[in-house]
Amino acid sequence: MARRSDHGRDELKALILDTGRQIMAEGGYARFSAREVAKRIGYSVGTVMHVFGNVDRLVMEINARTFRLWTEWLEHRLDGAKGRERILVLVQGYFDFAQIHRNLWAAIDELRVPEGMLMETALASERVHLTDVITREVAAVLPGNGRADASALASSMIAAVHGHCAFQLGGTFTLMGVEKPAELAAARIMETLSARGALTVS
Amino acid sequence: MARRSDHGRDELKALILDTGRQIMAEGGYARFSAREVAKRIGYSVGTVMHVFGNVDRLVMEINARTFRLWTEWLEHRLDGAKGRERILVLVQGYFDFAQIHRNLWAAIDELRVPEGMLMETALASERVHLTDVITREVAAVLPGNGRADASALASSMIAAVHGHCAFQLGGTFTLMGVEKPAELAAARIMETLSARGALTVS
DNA sequence: ATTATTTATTAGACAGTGTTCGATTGGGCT
DNA sequence: AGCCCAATCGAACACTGTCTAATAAATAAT
Repeated sequence: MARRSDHGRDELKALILDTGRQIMAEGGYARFSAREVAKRIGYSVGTVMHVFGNVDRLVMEINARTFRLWTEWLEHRLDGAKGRERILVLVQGYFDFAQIHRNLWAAIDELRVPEGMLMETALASERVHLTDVITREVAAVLPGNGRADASALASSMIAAVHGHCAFQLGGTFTLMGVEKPAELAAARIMETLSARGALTVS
Repeated sequence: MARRSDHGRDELKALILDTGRQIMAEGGYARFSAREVAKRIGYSVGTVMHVFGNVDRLVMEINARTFRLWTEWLEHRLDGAKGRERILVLVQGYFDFAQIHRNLWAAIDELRVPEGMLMETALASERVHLTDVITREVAAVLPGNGRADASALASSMIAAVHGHCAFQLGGTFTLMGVEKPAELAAARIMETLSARGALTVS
């Protein structure tokens, strides 16, 4: 039985989050459970529920962390890249991150927020932040007259790349006999940019 | 207690499938369970397990049916459409079907087949059949010299549209402030085809 | 210093889930 | 009529998330 003085409230919350993240990374959504988290940290399930309200909110916070890590990871990869290369880094980065952090990435996909429950803005903002980074890069390569809808365009491109990645990691592409998903995704993105006169060799 | 003479084996299998499909359509993956199926048809859980082996295989068969319905639905929609219109019908059809059969569509996405378990070819073939229809349409609009990789290209385009649809129904696009997902998806597809010299006004 | 109050934590219950298995029970065959 | 195989059941098992009453502990008040 854990004593109340073992961890402060914030400390305990961080401990649950760290442990939950680890369990998710190890075994994915299928093997994740609030009870497993409780067991590992030496507290009871009730305490975990008391801190996070319900298990979905815990997963949401784990996912928010994944988005933050993802964003930082992409920014780091962008270092030194220029022009067309930056776009390719983003596309390949999407795939690489998903492959490296397979289970954490899948957890984002697999969490279905129930009807009535709305996602806290603090958690949603991490996802939006990642989107903003990509929008910034898309806007940067677009010719001046095409930057107005850079946001919608970036969202659309993210969706396209996401589709490729989901099909790859979910086995759908294997079923279809597709060999190099990242290259296909990159080709689609380049077509979209070319259509707007971006990155064309002048 | 159901008598053995109530339904033949194939008849019983069909009954379970129909009922399962209905439960899935009504309440989605979240409210679906083998026990609920058993309750509704008046058999015990054991019988359902006996017929399908495990619950994942039951869901797989439900999904296979959804793919068949989806394919027929698309083929019917294609009737009378010509050229460029046929491609737009396919893109819009993807979205419309997902929206009309929200829960059935989501069930395809939400089923995660466990590592060791491979999908029976009979079930996978329904998905492949849908892919084939789209490949056929893509190949038809491509200029002769570009039809070699029509299959990979079609798969890539399906992935792109799927990404848009998943973001739409999963709420991600709402978070991003995206308004008209189907139009964005259609625009991406048209860019890809235009890049290959397809459907351009000559 | 002792009491009272608030709050964290727990254990246990509840209603679910998928899966397994021994015990029945029914229908077809000899 | 008896036999045998397969279908069906019901109960058990190990899980799940969620809730609640009781308990323990830290803090506040006297």
